[in-house]
Amino acid sequence: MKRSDRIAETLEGLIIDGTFADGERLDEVQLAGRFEVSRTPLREAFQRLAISGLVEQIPRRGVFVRQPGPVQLVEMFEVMAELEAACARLAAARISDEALEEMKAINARCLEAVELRDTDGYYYENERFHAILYRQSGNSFLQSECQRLHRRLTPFRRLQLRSRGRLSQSMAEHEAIVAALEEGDAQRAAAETRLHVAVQGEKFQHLMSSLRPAAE
Amino acid sequence: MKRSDRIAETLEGLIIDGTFADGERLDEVQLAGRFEVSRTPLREAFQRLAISGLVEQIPRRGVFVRQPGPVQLVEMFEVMAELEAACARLAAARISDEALEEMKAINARCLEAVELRDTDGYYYENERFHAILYRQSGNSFLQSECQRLHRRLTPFRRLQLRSRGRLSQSMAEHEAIVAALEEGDAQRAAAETRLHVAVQGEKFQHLMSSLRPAAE
DNA sequence: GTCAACAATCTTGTATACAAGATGGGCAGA
DNA sequence: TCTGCCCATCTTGTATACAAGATTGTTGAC
Repeated sequence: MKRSDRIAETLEGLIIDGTFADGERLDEVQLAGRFEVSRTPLREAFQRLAISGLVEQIPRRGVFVRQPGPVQLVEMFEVMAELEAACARLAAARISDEALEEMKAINARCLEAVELRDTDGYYYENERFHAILYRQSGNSFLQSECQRLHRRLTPFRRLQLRSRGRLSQSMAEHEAIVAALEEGDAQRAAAETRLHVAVQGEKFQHLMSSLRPAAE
Repeated sequence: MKRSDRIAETLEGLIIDGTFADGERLDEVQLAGRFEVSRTPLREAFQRLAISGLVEQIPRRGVFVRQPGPVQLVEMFEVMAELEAACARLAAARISDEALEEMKAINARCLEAVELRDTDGYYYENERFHAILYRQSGNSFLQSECQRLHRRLTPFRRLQLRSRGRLSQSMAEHEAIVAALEEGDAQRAAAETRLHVAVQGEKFQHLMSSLRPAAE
């Protein structure tokens, strides 16, 4: 149970970054050749991908890449918003001073990135911000569920950051979250966080509809 | 991809209902014989169980049943509470009159069950109540995530219902949820739902600690 | 007597062989 | 020429054979 793990991760990356197009069929024997293994470990990897929802296995037909459609993406962002809001709610009571300081430090670096128009730098700090939020929920199950969905939404979140004025807006939202956490105001921390993530979904949705107008 | 599906479901049931004890090793060849298949479909089933977290695969050692420990259970109930609260929040704006009526009807039947001390009957109606709540979130992704976790917590929820006076208390909580939904009060619907599920976790936790005092 | 090392055996992980279902093309009939 | 049926081929699903690592029991030495 080692080789199939690596293969699953690799394939997951290739699907997430769009190397495999939506609807494309993944050929067992071809990929087996590419990875220099037999079909067995590949099939194991396929199963994992199918459970994560990255591919669909149609019996006796094969596995096909399934990128989430616009509707499903909106739904996933909605759930992400609620999960992160839950993290914030719990973190408001549980967060350590140390983590709070770290979040502030991250926000400071984010501000620099905004001024430098450094989208990649901002992205990196943003990732850390959210990772800390998950962790400070004090609920490791919630943390891992958040990480799972977060990872799944990676490419779409990244896109959304490119939206005009989004960087500074995102920053402001981060600061509001930290402020609420510092005051221990669970209600507000949750609300601010929910808004922060929901906005991402909306921005993304807007971007999508402007990119492909009236697609199907 | 059919036989392994059925096997995975069967094994999942056997693990959830406690036929396989925590820590028990699942023998590939033995189970293959029992199901009258080769090791291949069994291994596929094992993988699925491993991803759902019901078993742990230790490389070159085998698969072992992993029942969640008390800490993890509390965490899972906490997440369940937040997910269901999210359903309620969304449902408050999206629920149909029809579904609302159905929830009221279920509560009426629940009341009967409470009076008859019919725990099983109550359990069944309770399941439907929550299923409708998930559905009425209007978010199919959220719905499936809720169903997944709900299913995982099944045996522990069931246990908790046996707690003294829990039935009528649960009923009252259901009514509060429906009332908030009817008014379209998202905030309150979420809060009531969160409480309702969180109480389940607490009741369960209490039950556990009374059953095995100072276990390890 | 106890501990350590080695070997035999068992179990998992991987490859390959085999079976069965699905698809597509070709052929025949209308 | 078009349509429908059948056969060939391809791909998946399953079984089995093979390889490699882990465990355990036995034997020998201290």
